[in-house]
Amino acid sequence: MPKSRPVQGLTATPPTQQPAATVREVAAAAGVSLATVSRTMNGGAQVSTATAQAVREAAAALGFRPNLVGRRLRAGRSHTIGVMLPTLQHPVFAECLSGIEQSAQSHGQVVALTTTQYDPANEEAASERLLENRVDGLVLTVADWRRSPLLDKLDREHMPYVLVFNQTGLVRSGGRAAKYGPGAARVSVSVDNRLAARHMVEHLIELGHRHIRMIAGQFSQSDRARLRHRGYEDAMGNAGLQAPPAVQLPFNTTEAAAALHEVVTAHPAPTALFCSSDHLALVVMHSLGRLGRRVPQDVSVAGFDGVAIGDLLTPPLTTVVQPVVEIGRTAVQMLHQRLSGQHMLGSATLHHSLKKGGTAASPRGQSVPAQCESHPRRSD
Amino acid sequence: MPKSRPVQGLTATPPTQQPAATVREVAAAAGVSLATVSRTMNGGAQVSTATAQAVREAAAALGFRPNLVGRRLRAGRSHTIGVMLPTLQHPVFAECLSGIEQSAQSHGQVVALTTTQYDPANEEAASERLLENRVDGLVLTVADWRRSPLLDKLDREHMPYVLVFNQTGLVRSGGRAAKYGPGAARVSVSVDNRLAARHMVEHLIELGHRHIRMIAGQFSQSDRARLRHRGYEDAMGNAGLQAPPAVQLPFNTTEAAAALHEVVTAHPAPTALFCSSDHLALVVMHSLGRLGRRVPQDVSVAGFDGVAIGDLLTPPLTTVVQPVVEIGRTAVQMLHQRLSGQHMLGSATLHHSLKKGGTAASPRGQSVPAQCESHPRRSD
DNA sequence: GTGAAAGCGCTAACAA
DNA sequence: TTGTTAGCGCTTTCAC
Repeated sequence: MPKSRPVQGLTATPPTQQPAATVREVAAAAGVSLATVSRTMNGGAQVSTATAQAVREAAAALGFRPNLVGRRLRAGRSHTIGVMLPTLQHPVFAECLSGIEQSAQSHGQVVALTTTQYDPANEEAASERLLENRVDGLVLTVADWRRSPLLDKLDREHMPYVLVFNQTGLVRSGGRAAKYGPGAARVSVSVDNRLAARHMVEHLIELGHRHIRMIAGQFSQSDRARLRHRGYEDAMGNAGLQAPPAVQLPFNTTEAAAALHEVVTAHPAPTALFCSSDHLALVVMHSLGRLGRRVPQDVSVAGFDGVAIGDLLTPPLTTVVQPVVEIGRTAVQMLHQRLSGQHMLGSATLHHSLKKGGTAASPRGQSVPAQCESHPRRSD
Repeated sequence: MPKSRPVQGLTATPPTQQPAATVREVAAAAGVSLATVSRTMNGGAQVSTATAQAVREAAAALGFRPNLVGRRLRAGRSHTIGVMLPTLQHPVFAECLSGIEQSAQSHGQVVALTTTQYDPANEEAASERLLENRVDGLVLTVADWRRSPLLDKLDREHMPYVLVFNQTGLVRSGGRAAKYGPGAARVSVSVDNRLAARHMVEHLIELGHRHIRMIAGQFSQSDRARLRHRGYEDAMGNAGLQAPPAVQLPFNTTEAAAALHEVVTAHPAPTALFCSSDHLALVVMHSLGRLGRRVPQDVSVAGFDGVAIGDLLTPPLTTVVQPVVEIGRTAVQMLHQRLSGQHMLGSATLHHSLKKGGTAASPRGQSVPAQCESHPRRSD
C-alpha cells in the first residue's frame, strides 16, 4: 500500500526520520473528524460499523501508530511501570525482572528500568528519573525498607509502589501498629525469610550438624540478611545450640579464602556453613576447594535463593528456593490492583521450599544423608 | 516549607494522588512567566541570575518535578531507549542489559524493556509497544538478522537501532555489497563469533584432542550458533580433522543425558565437547556426571560466553569470554552517536578472550594441561 | 452517531 | 532579559 500523505510544510526534512501518521491524517484520509478516529481506536464505543471500518482502513493504509506520549499527556496515565533494582548482574534480580516484565506485558504495560548498583545514594536519582517519566507505579527493592528516605517520599506523594524481596511487616511503636505514610502500610512481596532460614538450619541440624556458622555477604546490613540471621538463631536456639554472629565475608576472593580459612580451622570447627545467598555459597565452595576442603565430605554448605544455576552444579546446591519469577509477577499484579482503585490486601508472603541437594550431608561419622527434594512444613 | 498552591477547580479529588506542581504554578509562585521557568530549568541560557534564583526557590518549595511526558510531546524526543531481548533468565542477556542500563543512565536516558521469550512471533508486538512509546532508538537482539521482518520495518521507518550479539556483516548479492533499508547497513555490536570459536577449538586441539564434537542448544538456528560452528569447522579443517555436524541437545534433562550418552559412547568417542554456550556446558557436565564421566579426566568440556558464574565452579569453566557488559555499553554509545546526527562507524567487533579453566585438559595419556588465562592472538 | 473545541505540560518562535 | 502565544498528539466534554 503506497501511502499518500498530506504535505507537511515542505521543510527540507532530512530523510532520517519520517514523521509518523497522526490521528489528524487518519481522520482526513477517512473523511471523518479526529474524535471519531480516537473513538474508533479506543473503546470503539459510539461509532457506526461503517465509519469504524473506514477509519481502520485509513489507519492501516497510513501505517498509523498511536502516539502514547500524546495519549499519556492527556490521560495522565502512562501505562508504564517503573522498576528499580539494586543490580541485574545477580540472577535473583534478573529473574525477578523477567517475571515483572512478563506480567507487565500481559497487562499491556511497558517497563521502565533503573538500577542503583546497590548504592542507596543512587536511589534518589534513579527513582526521580522514573517519576519524571510519570510512571503509573513502582516495583522496587530498597536497601532497608524501615529507614528509606525514598519510601518516605513515595508515601508522601501517594505514589503507588510494591517492594520485592524487602519483607515488610507492621512496626509496633508504643504498642500500636505503626503505619507508614498517610494511611498506607508499606506493601511487599517476599518469602518469609526468617522462617525459610530456620527451615534450612533445622535441616542441617537434622543431618546431625551441631556447629553451624552463618556466612553473610557484603550486604549483611540488608533487612533480608538480618531476618535470615534471625531464622538461623531461631533454629539453633530451639535445638539448644550456640548461634555465633554471622561471618562477614570480604569482597575480594583471596581475602574471602583467608577469612574462611580462619572459620573452618577454629575450635570447635563448624561442620556446616549456611550462606545468606546462593552466590555466596558458590564463593564459599570455591574458597573451600582452594583450602583443600571437600563439600560435603569435610563441610556442608547451604545457600539461599534457588537460582537456576544451582541445579546444574555437581553436586547440586542445597538451598532455600524463593519463587523469584513469581515474586516479580505477583508484585505487578498487586500494583495493578492498586492502580485500578481496589483495596490492597497488604503484603504477600510467597512459599519457599527447601532443595535438598548434594552439598549438605551428615557430618563425618554420621548417617542419613537426604537426597530428595521436599517442601517445608509451614508450621508456626 | 509549607506549599500554598493555587486551587485547582475544587473537584473532590481523591486523596490518592496529589497532582504534581507544573511550570505554571512555579511561574505564578515566582512571579514570572512560564517561559522563564522553562528557560531556567533547561539551558538556563538567557535568564538573569536573580530571577533564576527566584524560580529555583519556587520550584524547590513546590517540589516541582518536570513532566517529561509534556516535554517529550513538545520536543519529539523521549530520552528513552527501547531494549528488546530474547530473555532475562539467561545471564548473558541480563548482564548485557546491565551494561545498557548503566550507559543509558549516564546519558540521562531511561530504558524501556521488552522480552520476546525467544519467540520471533513476539518480536513484532514487543517492538511495536516500544515504538508506540516513541523511544528514541532501539537496542535489540533478533533471532536472525538476515531475515527479520522487524529489522526490515525499522529500516523502512528509519528508526535507529543497534543489534547486540547478532553479528552483522555486509551481504554480497550479485557481487555488490548489499545494504539494508534505504542507505543504512545493519549495525551491531558483538564479538567475532567465528574466530572466537576457532580459537577455543584450536586450544582443545593443542591440548591433544583429535575427536571434538560441538554441542548446540535449542537455538542452534541462531545466526551466532551458525558462526560458532563455522569457527569449529575452521579449526578442525586447518588441523586436518573431521568436523561432524553439531549435536542438537534436547531441552529435557533426561533426554539430554540420553543423547549425550550416545555421543560419548560412539566410536571413535569424542575426548572433548565444545558447547555453544556456558549454560549448555553446565547442562552437559551435569549429564556427564550422571553418566559417570568425569570432567576433565574422561572428557573435556568448553563453553562460550564467560558468564560470571563459570569462575566459581570447581574446576572453573574453560570458556570463551565475551565482554558482555561492554557490549551493552557500546551499543548505547553507538546509538547515542547515531541520534546526535553523527555518522555511524559501522558494526563494532569487541575482543573476546579465552579463559583456560579446569574443565578442558589433555586427553588420557597425554600431557601439558594449561591452567592460566591468556588472550588470544587476533591473527586473521 | 459525529464534530468542534479545549487542554494535558511543556518548549520555542517571535515580540517587546 | 522577559512575556505572549502557538502547538506537539491525543482524549473528552459538550453540542448538534
